[in-house]
Amino acid sequence: MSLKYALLGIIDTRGRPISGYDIKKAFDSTMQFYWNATYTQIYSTLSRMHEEGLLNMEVISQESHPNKKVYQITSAGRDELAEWVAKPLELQRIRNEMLVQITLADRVDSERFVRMLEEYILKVRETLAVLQSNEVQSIVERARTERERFFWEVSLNKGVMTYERELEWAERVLKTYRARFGD
Amino acid sequence: MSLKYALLGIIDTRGRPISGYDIKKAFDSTMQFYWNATYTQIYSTLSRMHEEGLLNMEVISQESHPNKKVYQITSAGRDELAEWVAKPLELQRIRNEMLVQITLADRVDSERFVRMLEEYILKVRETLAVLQSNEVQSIVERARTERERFFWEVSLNKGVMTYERELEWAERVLKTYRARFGD
DNA sequence: CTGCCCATGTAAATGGTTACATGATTGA
DNA sequence: TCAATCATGTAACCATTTACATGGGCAG
Repeated sequence: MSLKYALLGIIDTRGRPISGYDIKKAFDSTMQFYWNATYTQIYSTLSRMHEEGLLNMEVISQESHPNKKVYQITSAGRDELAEWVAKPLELQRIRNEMLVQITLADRVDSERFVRMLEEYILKVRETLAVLQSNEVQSIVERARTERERFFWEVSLNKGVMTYERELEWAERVLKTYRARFGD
Repeated sequence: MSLKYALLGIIDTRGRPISGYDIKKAFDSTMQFYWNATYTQIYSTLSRMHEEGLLNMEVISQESHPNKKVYQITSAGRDELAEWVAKPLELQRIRNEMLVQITLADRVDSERFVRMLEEYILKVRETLAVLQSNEVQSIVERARTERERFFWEVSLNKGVMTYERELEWAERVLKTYRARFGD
């Protein structure tokens, strides 16, 4: 479960106490292109990590809003994070539903297949637009050292790259399909 | 759950009755680069699909080996498969543990980080070698129509491409890291 | 006055992994 | 004689998604 470590990483990087709600937002704006999580998952993982002693928790009473719980990393948490980060990098096991569909696509008629691909291409383009926006790119500016900045840049760019390749690939498949099986 | 449809696809493509054990092998040799499943998952999914009426099942008694259950697709199964295959292609949600590690890699010392990347590069190379082997590439030869062959080729090549890009990327990161943060 | 933001959670279901069990056959 | 192959499964666990619940504040 690397959600645990992603959360530890965000909390540690922040430094100041942070609520689950704000962690989710930080999560979505930094790691959304290679990891994602729902509130349900984040809240329950945070309580478990608190029980395990990886996080300190404090309840902040608020009047015009619900109370909130803010978390900070403990030294045990920092140790566990450091240990995890230094583990060997494993190949991601792949799980691509779309490729299963394409493998079996002989069961779909031509017109429909072409439309499926076209719509897919639009979706990839939309995602790419978000990724290439200044807002996302400016995350990297908040790095505190040149080295940290390097790591952030590399991860973000990998996300962008992945979608760029996806787009090229889908466009090429569409073109080839049309050339070979008419339109 | 697209394991269900991957299995239906394999059983339907085969035509003849096939056991869970053999499905696993077919699975590993055709879709392993974009989907995977354990025996546990395959056996339990097959019984459920049988209950749902998507598969016919027959027990084959054998002497010198354990009995086996062989499955064939029903027309209800074929209908459900055709319906699923024609669904819109969705963007894969990404889940890349390695990128989480790299984002937080400022907590790792240089020597260790370089070694992690080097080992990662070796793993990617090994996987690529398997993918580019003749054995894998020859799967495509078993397609029965030109169009089916096109779909199989496209999916397989996407797998190969993904790992080729991964390799290039990792090598580039390593080179850049060395240039900027010494060795 | 509608809908989104703040903030946290429970419950249930689904999906997926890991460990364990069985036991004959076959090839190196 | 050792390991691999054949063949299927149960049990327990971990991870993830979806649906539901609460209720004030604030902007258009």
